[in-house]
Amino acid sequence: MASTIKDVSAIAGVSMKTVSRVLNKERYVSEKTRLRVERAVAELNFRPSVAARILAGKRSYQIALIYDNHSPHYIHQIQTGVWARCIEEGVRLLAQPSDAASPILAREIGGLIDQTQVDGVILSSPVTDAPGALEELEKRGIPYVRISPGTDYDRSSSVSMDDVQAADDMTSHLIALGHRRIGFVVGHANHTASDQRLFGYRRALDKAGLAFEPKYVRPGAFDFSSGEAAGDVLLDLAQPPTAIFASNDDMAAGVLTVAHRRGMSVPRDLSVVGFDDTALASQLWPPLTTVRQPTRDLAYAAAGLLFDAADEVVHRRLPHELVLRASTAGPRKS
Amino acid sequence: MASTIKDVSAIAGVSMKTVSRVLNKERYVSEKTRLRVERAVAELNFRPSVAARILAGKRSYQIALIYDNHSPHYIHQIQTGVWARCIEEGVRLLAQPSDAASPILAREIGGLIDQTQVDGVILSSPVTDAPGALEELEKRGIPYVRISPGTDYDRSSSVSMDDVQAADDMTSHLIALGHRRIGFVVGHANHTASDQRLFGYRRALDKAGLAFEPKYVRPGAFDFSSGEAAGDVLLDLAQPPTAIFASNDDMAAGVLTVAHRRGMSVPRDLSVVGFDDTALASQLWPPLTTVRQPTRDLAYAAAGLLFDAADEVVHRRLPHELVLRASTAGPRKS
DNA sequence: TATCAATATGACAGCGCTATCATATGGCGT
DNA sequence: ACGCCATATGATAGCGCTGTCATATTGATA
Repeated sequence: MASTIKDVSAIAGVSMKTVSRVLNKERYVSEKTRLRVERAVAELNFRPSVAARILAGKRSYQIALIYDNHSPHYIHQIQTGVWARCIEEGVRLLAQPSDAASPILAREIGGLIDQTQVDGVILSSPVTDAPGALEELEKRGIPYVRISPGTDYDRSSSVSMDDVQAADDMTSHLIALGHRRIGFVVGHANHTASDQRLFGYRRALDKAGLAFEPKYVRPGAFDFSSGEAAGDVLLDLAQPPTAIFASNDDMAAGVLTVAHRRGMSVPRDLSVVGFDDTALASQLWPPLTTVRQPTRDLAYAAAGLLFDAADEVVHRRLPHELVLRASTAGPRKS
Repeated sequence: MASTIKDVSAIAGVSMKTVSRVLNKERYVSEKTRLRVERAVAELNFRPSVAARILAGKRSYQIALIYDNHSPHYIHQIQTGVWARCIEEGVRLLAQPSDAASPILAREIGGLIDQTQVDGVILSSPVTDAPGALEELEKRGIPYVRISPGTDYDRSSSVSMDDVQAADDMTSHLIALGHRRIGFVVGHANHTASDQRLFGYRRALDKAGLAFEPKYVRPGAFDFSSGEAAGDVLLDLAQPPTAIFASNDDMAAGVLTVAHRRGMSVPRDLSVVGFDDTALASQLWPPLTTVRQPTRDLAYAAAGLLFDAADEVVHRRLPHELVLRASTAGPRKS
């Protein structure tokens, strides 16, 4: 059924090696032969066998994307971005869910590499910060790029956004609206972004000369129900916050639900903001003011770094954006 | 770095072929040798090269999942389900986004197969109903299983839920609550499930002796904004519906937003229901009454069919479930 | 014209496995 | 004792490519 290089070389009237040269865009092929070969390839609708290429050559034309994230939206955007860049490069993508906290993560990654011989790996947060994983990749000399790493910044190329500045911007925006008691729901403890967003929140308070009140900060885990729990605690305070900043949209949705359940009107009685600008943010009522995290673009850029600058360590930082919607307003005069 | 069968055979003191036999669980290997080989494999942490296996053998230990769906939640569940089954089988999964309406879909699938030699393919709706794709797979003799196919039911094995019955159940539930004017938002025209859900709605009306009113049915596209548009039209009617059934949760979210925007209270002034029970459904306010579609289980079962019953055509139908939440109530007395 | 590097092409081995076929061993019936 | 089949193992070829090295064929330079 499927044709081989041999078939192509027969039709084009050249050696197999020359066909191989054309396929790999190597130098030293004359224009004339290249055209002949390309015509033969098109005629047979020939596709080289990835397996044979891996076995014979050094490249596999495959990269792996390793992720462990419980937000389907986030994963989807990451996949889409990396995918788009891979298509351009003619490289296949192996998507690999995993568990960043698993003790066998390194072994799994090792197995993946042994089995598939991927040319490179893209790590998305929080796998970016699993020491075992990084060691395994380095031991094998596999190039890798990290998306939003939290630790060992200079250990590999990476793409990221400025979480600290984004949280600072959002907090400053709330302060500018007149809020003085601002609640904060922290993200999952595994993710370094959680710390950074918390730090940005504190920095903004500090710049504005507002005191940091630990009671206004609640832990969360990036999921809806932890947002609900945190919202309940914050709104039960004697002096409840007039605005709540959740470290992602899912948790903000939880806060919103708690407010509705208590018969509060958002944003009249309470302003709520999120982080990420997932699809969820605009599908809630009221639509959520949030930080647009350029997830898809980060993923696209990460794949680009992997292909372009295999050797040197490069960091690319992409801009974020405040998305102002209807969930925020000034505090009620009281 | 990575070890080979040769290394294993040297340690175990047997031939390469015997090691291969153990790896492939072939017959005619004595217990004793099998243990020796397994110990050597463990010692070297040996993983056979997928590439070499593909090249030499008939199997590739890889399957592909082809999808084209704009709901990240749905994709995520499909991926997770198929993935889980693949892990059990020790098979690698290639996830392949695609465009069901693209004229080059068949060529893309052909290319994928030529390049990667996948052992089988899982098609998720609506790629399930792309004639070119099915022909390509059959031409190449690649086994495939479809998830929720809409056409050519007996053409391949498949897993599905009963969309007609589910929509009937939900509509009957609304009627039982006392609703007589029930709006319906149809799904994307590409998906056969859209027709089936509409038919279930009509069948329930019919059984209850209620007339089918075309003006209460609006087209949609499975996304939030088409839900908003449909909701606006329905609520602008002189005799607006007292309940709206959207063919998926995203569109129900759109209807909910329109209702909020008009200052209506859900479910007091309007009941709203969705379909799928994605995470979104429980994160909205009020939480959405919906049909739980067992997406993850469908995907898991689909992979199972691919591995188990490669030859015969088997259909597996999984049960759905009405999830009653706070977005429904009886109509207001008027 | 001779010389050399840059360009262009091909012959052939071998990547790490599995398929095929050959061979060896043991137990059972006659 | 002999054949015969089920069981158990190995030797060898080759899957479809690419790497290496050898071999033209140019054009520029001395």
